Amino acid sequence: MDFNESKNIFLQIEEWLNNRILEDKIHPGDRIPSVRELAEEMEVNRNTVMRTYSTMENKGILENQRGIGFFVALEAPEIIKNMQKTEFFEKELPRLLERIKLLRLTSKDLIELVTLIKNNDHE
Amino acid sequence: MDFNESKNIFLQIEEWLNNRILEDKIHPGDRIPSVRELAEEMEVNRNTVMRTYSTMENKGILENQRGIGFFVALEAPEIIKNMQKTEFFEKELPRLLERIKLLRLTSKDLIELVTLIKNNDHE
DNA sequence: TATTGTGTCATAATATACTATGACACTAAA
DNA sequence: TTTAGTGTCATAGTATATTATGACACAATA
Repeated sequence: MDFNESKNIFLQIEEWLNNRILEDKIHPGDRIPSVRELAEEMEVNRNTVMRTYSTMENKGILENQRGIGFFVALEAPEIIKNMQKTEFFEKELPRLLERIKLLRLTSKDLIELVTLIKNNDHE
Repeated sequence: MDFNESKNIFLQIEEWLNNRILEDKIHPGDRIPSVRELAEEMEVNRNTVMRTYSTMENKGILENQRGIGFFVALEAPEIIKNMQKTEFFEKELPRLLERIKLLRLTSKDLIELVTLIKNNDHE
């Protein structure tokens, strides 16, 4: 995994995990890689992964069974969606609108966006 | 100015300055606050502001006259726009589309948003 | 000329994320 | 019981952003 400079690694790992859950590549109830496993795989320290898992546990996304490992909580997808929806509407979208204004983006640029949203309606 | 944790301060200042230039609140040819001034105003160290100004000078957005101060380059708005358009279409927009897909955002969500905003209008 | 305000550079100190490592408690399975 | 795999905690070290200061060169102005 290549990390973004200028943003905390443990947060990037959390984002990566959240996405994998939303993408249904990891399912509620699944056991996720152990702290040591993921640390080695990502070439990162144990403590960094531990920090990610801990914060996600505090949010209710992960559950822990001592001596066994971390598991994806049943409510994880719902929690993540709610968190990200709030983040999206309160911060990202306003920022996006401002950006569009400043960059003078045309409607042609946004056709793809509108199309995608309407496609979601039919699912 | 309240800074985002988890992102370098000198980059946040650059973003703030770029926006002010695009918003036409600072104009090409204008002199911008001195390193010491802005540092005090933002409750930040001189060196941090200096780092922002230097990187922006390297990008051609600012020009410097030793002993006098920093000035907004004539081509600044164009440079910033090009930079941000590239950033927008290559990174932010794809990320946005992915987010919309993962969150399954529908027109219904947009209606809720509009409703919320309109309610805010009456407060 | 003297003063004040510029940027610039250098140095040391501080805060924090991240690393490196060891030790320990718990659990499952041989 | 023993072993190997879990999480957990503590400690020290490293890297880097940021702070805190001082000193200096340059420019404008009284």
